[in-house]
Amino acid sequence: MDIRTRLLETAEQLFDRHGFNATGMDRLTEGAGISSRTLYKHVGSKNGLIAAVLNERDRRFHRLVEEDSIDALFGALETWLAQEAVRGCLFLRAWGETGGDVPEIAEAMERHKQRLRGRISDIVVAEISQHDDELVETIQLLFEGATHMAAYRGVATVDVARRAAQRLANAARAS
Amino acid sequence: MDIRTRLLETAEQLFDRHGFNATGMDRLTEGAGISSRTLYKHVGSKNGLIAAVLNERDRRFHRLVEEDSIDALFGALETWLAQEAVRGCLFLRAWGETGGDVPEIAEAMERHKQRLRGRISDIVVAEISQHDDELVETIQLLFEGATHMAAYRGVATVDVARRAAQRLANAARAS
DNA sequence: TGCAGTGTAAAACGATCACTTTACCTTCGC
DNA sequence: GCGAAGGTAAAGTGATCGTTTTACACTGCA
Repeated sequence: MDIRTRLLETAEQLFDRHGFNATGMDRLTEGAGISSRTLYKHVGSKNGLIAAVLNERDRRFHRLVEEDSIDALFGALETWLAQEAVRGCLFLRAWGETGGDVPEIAEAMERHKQRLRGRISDIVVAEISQHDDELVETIQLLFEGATHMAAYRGVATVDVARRAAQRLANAARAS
Repeated sequence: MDIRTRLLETAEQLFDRHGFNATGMDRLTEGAGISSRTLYKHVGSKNGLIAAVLNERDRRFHRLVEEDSIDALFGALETWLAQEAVRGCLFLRAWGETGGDVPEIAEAMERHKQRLRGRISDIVVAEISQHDDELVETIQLLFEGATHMAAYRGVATVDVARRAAQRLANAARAS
């Protein structure tokens, strides 16, 4: 496997499990099986590594939600949560730990949330054949809520969010 | 003002603004205007301080939601977000930064979420005159979602969450 | 009068942080 | 067969971390 890929995958797991600040460079290099010199050649700095992890995660997430349906959206979240022991949104966590003061991290977070909203907007049009900003925002609320509630209540909460989204979409379709 | 109160208020602001790990003891003692010896006399350790901050915040939050109505719940969240520049749920943030490995912090988080759920459960009974676990969970999803979306989209998102909760409660009442 | 309690300032603790440096080894295209 | 590219291990950089210690000042109660 490619060194960079291995590094990003290891880092993502460690960051999620222990937090960003609490994960030292030693643990990262040891986990990825590379020297610290190589790590710095590839990502420049720890913040660079965090940003790279987030951007790769964003790409992976959107590859997971390709179909334009509410079911696909929450199905993706379920898969997402099952294969990674997420403790809330990793983008918001990185942003919070750095106080919003690291541009590359703040931008990665912002970009991810924008893309998420775009996706949901497409889904709403596909589901009810018209634009409805309130419905988009509500589904995003449910999605964001499920992401964080799953951290302390388990994946089952995603189903509740999905059903609520579908009920609201049905109501919007009827009107 | 009481030393302990001043310490907890300062710490809460600094933790929220910069994150827990990134806020050193120097900044805390300087911010509260006390010596490090006094700080350790009062809270024992940094983790003790974090736990104390969370528990005090929990008490303050529940004092804010005394009325049993959906409107009061989201109204409280709005007040909450307006007077503190929150970057997501401070309980989940503390829990995430410490990897869930610090018992006193994990317990503070768990207790807060349990109490929140209890409150919402009471609200549902007051609003639709019967128990409805699915509705409770959905309202919690909207609440949790609003807490985190407000971090990057502003307080306005709370209104959307409130309206969705009310619509779902109305539907549950009718059935 | 004296002493316990509570506070201060400031230095020191060892550990750990992100990051750099030095010196050496392998691999591969020309 | 040579040089550049890209890797390793390991020591060292200065700064900062959470925490403890030393030495001293003020207050209020017995």
